[in-house]
Amino acid sequence: MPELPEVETIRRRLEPLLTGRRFEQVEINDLRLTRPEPPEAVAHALAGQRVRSLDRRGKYLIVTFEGDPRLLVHLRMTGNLRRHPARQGGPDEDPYRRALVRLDDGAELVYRDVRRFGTWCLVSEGDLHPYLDERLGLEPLDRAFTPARLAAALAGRRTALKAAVLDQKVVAGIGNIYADEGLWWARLHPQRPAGSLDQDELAALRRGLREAIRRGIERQGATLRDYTDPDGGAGQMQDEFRVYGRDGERCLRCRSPIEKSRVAGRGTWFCTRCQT
DNA sequence: TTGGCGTCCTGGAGGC
DNA sequence: TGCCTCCAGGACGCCA
Repeated sequence: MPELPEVETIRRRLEPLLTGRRFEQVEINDLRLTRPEPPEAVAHALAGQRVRSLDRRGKYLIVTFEGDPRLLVHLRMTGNLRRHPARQGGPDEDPYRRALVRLDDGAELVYRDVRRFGTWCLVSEGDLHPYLDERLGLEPLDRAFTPARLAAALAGRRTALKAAVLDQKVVAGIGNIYADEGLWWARLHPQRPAGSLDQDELAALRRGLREAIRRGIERQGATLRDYTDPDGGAGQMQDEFRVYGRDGERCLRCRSPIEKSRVAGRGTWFCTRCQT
């Protein structure tokens, strides 16, 4: 499940490989990928474009070209981007390949997505920031992500804290794994009403989320099933989990049992003692 | 306005 | 062995 650390890892790997390269040919094989735009229209708009930069906002990858529009890629559950050197021919048998970009250096950028939740969206330069700002809150590693801004985003909310943390308008890029990990670092229970945190707890939540995200980026993401980096390598974060997926094991901080429950429709792991 | 739930989507695990 | 059911979860739409 690509969250901020996984998307950032992909961005860092692909940026030097894509910057300055031209999209020679674009094939899109999945009608869902570009909805509501037809795949042919998106492929046509991308063909011939030269990449100026590759950025990230939340879980979106943003491909900026020398011309309009920009390409927003969201990997959702199982989307993945791999770069392959020039092939020597022969058919690609991967049934989950949803799109393919041939670059002007002969390499291929392959988009693979088993569950087909991922999206490719074209946005003009002028519409980019309104589009993203409508959907996303602050970046957790941004300086502007302060306890005061977090307090404002959570004020009056009675929903479970974890549900609020998963809300991309509260903080961008957090998914199920880093929500659980961040709440563990913050020593906060996932079922706490989101608007009930005092100043110290808000500061702890900010620190906890940043800690979880920083560790995720340092370890190049978590590979549970589908995620790999653009070279096909696995992330290491799954070896560092404090709570996610560890039900029945002991908390690494207080030795109490880790429990699993369901919050906001998501599997949720937490320490029964030190998260309050 | 807020929050809960269903939907999309497919592979894998587990039960019978 | 084969079939069926459930689970995983990001974003969005719908409804109360």
